Amino acid sequence: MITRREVAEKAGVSPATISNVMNGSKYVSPDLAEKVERVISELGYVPNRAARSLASRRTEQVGFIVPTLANPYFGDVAEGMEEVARDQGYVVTLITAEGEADRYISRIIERQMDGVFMTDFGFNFTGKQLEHMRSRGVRFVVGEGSSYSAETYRSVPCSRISIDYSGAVLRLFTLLREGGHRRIAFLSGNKPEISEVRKDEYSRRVREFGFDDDPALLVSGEPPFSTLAQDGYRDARKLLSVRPDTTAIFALNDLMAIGALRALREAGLRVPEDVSVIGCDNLYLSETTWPPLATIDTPKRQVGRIAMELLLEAFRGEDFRRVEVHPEFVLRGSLSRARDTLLRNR
Amino acid sequence: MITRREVAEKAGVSPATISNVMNGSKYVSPDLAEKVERVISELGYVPNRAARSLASRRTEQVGFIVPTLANPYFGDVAEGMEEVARDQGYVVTLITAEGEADRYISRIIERQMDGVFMTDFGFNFTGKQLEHMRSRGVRFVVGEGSSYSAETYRSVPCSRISIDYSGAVLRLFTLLREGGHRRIAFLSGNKPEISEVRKDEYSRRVREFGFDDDPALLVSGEPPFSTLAQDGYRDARKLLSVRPDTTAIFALNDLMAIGALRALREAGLRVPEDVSVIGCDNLYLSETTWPPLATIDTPKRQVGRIAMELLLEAFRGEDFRRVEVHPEFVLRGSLSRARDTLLRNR
DNA sequence: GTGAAAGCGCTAACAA
DNA sequence: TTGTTAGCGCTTTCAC
Repeated sequence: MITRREVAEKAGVSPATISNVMNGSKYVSPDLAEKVERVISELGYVPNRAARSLASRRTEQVGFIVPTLANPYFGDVAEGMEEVARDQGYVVTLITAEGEADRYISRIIERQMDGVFMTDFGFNFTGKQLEHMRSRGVRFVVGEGSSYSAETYRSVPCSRISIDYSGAVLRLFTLLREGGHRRIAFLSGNKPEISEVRKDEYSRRVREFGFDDDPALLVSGEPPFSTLAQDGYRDARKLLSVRPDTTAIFALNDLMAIGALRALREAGLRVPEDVSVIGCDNLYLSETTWPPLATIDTPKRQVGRIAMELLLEAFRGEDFRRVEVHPEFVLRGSLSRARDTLLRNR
Repeated sequence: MITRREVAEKAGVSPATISNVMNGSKYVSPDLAEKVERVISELGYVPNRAARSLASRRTEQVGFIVPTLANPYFGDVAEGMEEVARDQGYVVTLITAEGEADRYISRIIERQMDGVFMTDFGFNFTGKQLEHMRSRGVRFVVGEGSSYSAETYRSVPCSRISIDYSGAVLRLFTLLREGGHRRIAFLSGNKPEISEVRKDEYSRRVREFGFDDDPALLVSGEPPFSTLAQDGYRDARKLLSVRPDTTAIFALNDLMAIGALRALREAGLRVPEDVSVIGCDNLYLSETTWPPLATIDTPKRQVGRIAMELLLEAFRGEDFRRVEVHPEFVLRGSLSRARDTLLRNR
């Protein structure tokens, strides 16, 4: 293994100069710098990160805590993070939130991750756990949107990125009303007691628009509360068994909506003639279903990029802040007038 | 930050004993061990990985090189790796193969990753680059399947995991023949010159079964050669413009097949009555399309698990080896007799 | 069975 | 402007 010292010897300078050239931490005269650069590439010298981390107390490694990568949503977010991270020499390490929280918290601390981004899905740390990480120098960015993330925010200072669905949901409900819909169901996928922005927006607009507010229309998930296609399938069936007169189904996300499409098809119902279906996230898959899925265009890569930028800011010692993004509603063929054959294609 | 030394002082032993207890590297008397354990948990001591890595020359970090996470395929594989990795204290770091290969190779070396798993999609390193990594102690496992991976294997010793599609494709072709199909297209998504197992299996069986071997039926992708739904959509349209008489489309993967479904629908063709469609990978999404997609059940999580296990073996100094998995064909509604209205549901 | 001590390769404060 | 040096916290011989 080639070390800084060998480079220094060959270039006839001191090891410190090599560091200074590589990190730009101090001024080095152009000719020396050039000579050093040359020797570095001749020898193919690559600094050892473990040594650097040990000395500098920074690992330039961040964690991304996700419930699952089976939802391409998180893949897109991860890619957004990676995009920003790699330009700054950071790497993104995946942490799948499975098993004991203490287990992966230990890994975060052990690895001295500089920070973590946690979206607001399906995991909750105790204030003590968060404080444990924070005291070890881990910075947080949280995807704000559920009571989990609200809890997190109360426990420890962090930057937040939140997605404001109100405009998109308002647009959706306006279209639903114009289309003559009055009974709109929501598939939440989660525990009933969890407050979550998309569900809350739904409930709020149902009341505001005077739609049917039968609690049976707000369908919760089942343990272990994942929010994938099979969950949407299961919950749509559940819904149809209690309220077969539902005219529109709004799902927590596109995958659940895709599952609902299947359940409706199997029940012999046509979409959108009999029931309209609306998803959320605008996965590229939502364009390829039949009918194409009306949805909300969550800017996934952008969320990842912003999260990484907020982390970088925190590392530079800047103040925590809160960023809000405003996704738009995307009208496609799965949404039309209630009990009507008008089909708006895409 | 709590260090080993503080634990040692409080427990009244030497720092070395702490290490011995934690790593089980040497025998420590039960009572001492117990005392040490107690102090460790009292203090919430977590060892510093950077220091450990520096001293031991192992980071217990592996990289997973992927073209994109937009295909849930890779998410599933990554989860499989993670599942095995976390039990052994390893972490999996994502490396998206975008931009200059030298850039992410540097990151792999810099971070002293113990090993990397590279699937065989869409990236190719030079022998020199591979040797560079190998000489720095990076171990490889490659997903064997394309000329890229064959090249890799020639250049450097590594373990290989390969997916043998021959049985599944034979089954598919047998069904196609029984169904009266004679003109089967393949959407490869890749450069025409790349040899890739699934494409090769297709070509081989086309000849073997005496089907139409018009080269126009073997549709290549377009730069930058991704293999997502939009690529399947584009290439299916391309196909329909030159060979509208195709009776079955076999796509490189499920996402491309889903894109093809859309192109067919837009062209006014019914699936499977007019054209049958077959994917590959058995993403859970393939069950939720309409009609449900016939596909090949690639064991994604298992591939990830095996890859991680092969890496762990290599770290223990065991010999490299080659593992083969044999996915099965999954018959669903998108495949039926040629020009026939018989629809096998699922 | 337990401990002392010499690194691992780098950063950063200080000296020259 | 460049070099010297003292750690960073751990692993790992090698003595005791």
